[in-house]
This record gives sequence, structure tokens and C-alpha cells, in this order.
Amino acid sequence: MSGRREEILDAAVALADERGLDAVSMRAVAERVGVTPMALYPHVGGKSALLDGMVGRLMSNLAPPRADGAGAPVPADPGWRERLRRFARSGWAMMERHPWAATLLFTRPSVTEDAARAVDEVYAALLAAGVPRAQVPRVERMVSTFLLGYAASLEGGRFGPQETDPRAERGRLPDGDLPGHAELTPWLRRPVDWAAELEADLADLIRLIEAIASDAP
Amino acid sequence: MSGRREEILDAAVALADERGLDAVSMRAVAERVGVTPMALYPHVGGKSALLDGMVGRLMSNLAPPRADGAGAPVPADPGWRERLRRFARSGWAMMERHPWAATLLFTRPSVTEDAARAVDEVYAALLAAGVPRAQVPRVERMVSTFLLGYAASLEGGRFGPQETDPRAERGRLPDGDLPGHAELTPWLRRPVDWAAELEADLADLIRLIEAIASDAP
DNA sequence: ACCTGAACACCGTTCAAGT
DNA sequence: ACCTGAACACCGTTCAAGT
Repeated sequence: MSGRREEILDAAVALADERGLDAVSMRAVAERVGVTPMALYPHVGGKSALLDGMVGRLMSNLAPPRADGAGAPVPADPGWRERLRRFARSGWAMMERHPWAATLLFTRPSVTEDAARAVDEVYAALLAAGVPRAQVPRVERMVSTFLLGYAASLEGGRFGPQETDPRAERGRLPDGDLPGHAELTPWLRRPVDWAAELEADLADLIRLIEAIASDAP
Repeated sequence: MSGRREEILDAAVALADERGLDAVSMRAVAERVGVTPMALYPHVGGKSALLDGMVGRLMSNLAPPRADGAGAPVPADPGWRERLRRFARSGWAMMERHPWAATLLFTRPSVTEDAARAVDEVYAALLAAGVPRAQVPRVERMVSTFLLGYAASLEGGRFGPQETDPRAERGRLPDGDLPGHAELTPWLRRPVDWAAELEADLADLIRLIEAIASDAP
């Protein structure tokens, strides 16, 4: 609809991609649009609402194309496992394009229609897997929380500064021992392939879902 | 050691507890200590380092009491399952005391000795469970990422504003349907007991760890 | 050694005014 | 209807000065 609003959100997203989320100030966004900071307010309504708008952008890119009344023929269902994998990977791809996404998604409910469609994708996969209905919302929260947390950890630097785990150097400390670290030193020294780790985690999550489903009568 | 530094960190933590992480400004902390903002710098060294100091506080409260050379007798090992549960619950308790913790932990590597001790606790539990050594670091990241993400979701509001999931109201939308939501409406309307959900998630994680361990030869 | 005061370059947002 | 300009109450941080 309103072209001005889209233009402002474009500028905010571009700014976050280029210089990080902290660089998204009303003043900086306004300058990029070529307007005074106060001119943004009627269109996006304050800083917090601007961030909500950015989340909206993310979700509309993530959501699978809508099924229109008389649209293209729907491809055959590839099975819940593949559906879940595809969903996780498209989320992962979005986080690679927009590394600031995870941080933002933790702090905004994002109850837009697109967000609901994304959640529904996971619900559908879990139902197809045979997870008891009473458990589906919990398991969806578990899966999405992990995926978001994984992306946020990488972006925020929680997993360490570079490719190597800094905890590798702490096999033994002067005044307290870390038996676990000591036993794992060779594996902690190895650089980590984060995308491969995500795939392994996904395989484990799928296994867990199978186990939960097999409890059902 | 330096009493002034501890005093400053005390003030910062108290401020975050009372008025949220955003209220922790150099100026506000200084005022609480009864000093000029610039007086903080020699003791904590800048805002970012102050936040690191707060993380340090959290980790030292979380870590189990150190085994001193000639200390109290060590209680019998309660088994890796109970060890993991206790660890998760003590983390959960910390997040309840300091709701800002999860957000901060995502953005700070926290490679202090206390942090390493906390990670080692999980390593030890996973090794005792029989998880292959090559997989222990990955599984530790999976478990801790989920726990942190769960706390951050609750605090950040990602799971909805109150006790009720707002997505419950979207069983059917005017111009696009959400079959998963529609099928789950009764369960989505129920308020969620987050502490109970965490226990269920923990049980699932333990089950997953058992499955990973049983793959090993 | 420890602290202060003034200053600089930033924030989000209100409010009255312009066209 | 849409935008500007000045102002207010905040930030983190530098730098020179005080005791």
C-alpha cells in the first residue's frame, strides 16, 4: 500500500544488514530516506514499531507462498521430515542474509499473519508426524526456540569469537579442575562447521519427534 | 579484591533487577554508587566491560561450589539425569531472579572460569550418559542453547504477552487458512504453565541424550 | 590513586510551525 | 496530508583538571 512506509522499512533493513541492528536509529534511517527524523513517525510510528515492521518483513520473506484460490498446482507432499528440514533451512538462510534477525525475533511477539503461517507449517509437520495434539504447541516452541537460539548464539558470539572453540584452551586450570574439558580436549580444538552442526541437530530433533509420536496410542 | 568494583557491579545488577537491562546506564549506575559517571571507568572499564562483569556475577552464582583441597565430603553421585536436571533448574532459578540474564548471555562469550565450570558440569553429565566424545560439545551447545533460548523467549515476550498464547485466536483468517492452528484451537486456548513445560522439555532432552548414547558401540 | 566538570557526538520523542 | 526545526531529556566517552 503506502509506498513511503515500504521505502522506510527498506532503508531500515538495509542499514541493519550493512552496519548492524545498533546502527538502525530513527535519525540514520531518516537520513537514508532523505528526510527529517520526525517525518518517519506518521508512517512507521516510533522506534519500537519500526522494529516490529522489520520483523514483519522477515516473516513475509520466510513464509511459503500462499495458496491462492486458483493458483499453481500444489506439489506432492514430501513428508513431514522433509517439510521440517526445508522450513529450518529456509529460516537458516534468512538468518544468514539478515544476521540481526534472531536477536530481534526473541524480543518481538510477531503475531502477524505471516508469522502465524510459519508456525502453522511446523504445527502441520508435527501433526503429520503423529505428535499428540496436546503436545504440539510445546514441541513447536521447543523446536523454534532452539533454531532461533542457535542463530542468536552464532550472531551474538556466544559460541566463541572465531571458528575455534575458546574453551579448548582450558583443559586444566590452576585452581580448579575441569574433568569434562580435559577428556574432550582433542574434540574441542577442532574448528566447528556450524551449518553441518545444524543439520546434525535437525536430525536429532526429528528423532525426538519420532519418539514423542511413538508414545501416542 | 577491589571493593569498589564489587560495589559498582552490585549497583548494576540491582538496577537491572529493578528496572530492566535498559536502565543500566553508566550514568544511572554512577548515581546509585554516589559518584560521577567517569569515576566508573578505572574500575570497570566502559559499558561493554561492565556488562561482562555482570555476566561474571551470574556465572559465579550459578557454578556449583568448588571442590577445595581439604573440603567437605563429596555427596554420592546422583546419576547423570539428576545432575542435568539440577543444573537446568539452578539455571532456571537464576533466570527468575535475574530476568535480564538470558538476553545478556546470548551476546557475551563469557569465557570466565566459572562459565567453564558450568559447561563442564554438562560435559560430565553427557559423558556419564555415554554420549560419544565427538558429539558431546555439539549436544552441550544444543542443550544450553535451548535452555537459554527458552528463558530469553519468556523474558523477551516471544511466547506471547501473558499466560495465554495469542495465536489461539487465529484459527481461521479471512484470506488464508491455517489448518494446523484450526486443529489445535482447544489446546492453544489453554494457559501455559511455563515451569511445567520446561520440565517436560527437560524429560525430552534426557530421552534424546539416551538415544544418542545408545547409537555408540 | 582516585575523582570531577565541561564538552562532544550521539539517542528517541514532543510540540509548534510551515506548505 | 506531509514535512521541518528547535528543543528536551537522555546516552557513552574523551580530555584536562583538581586533590
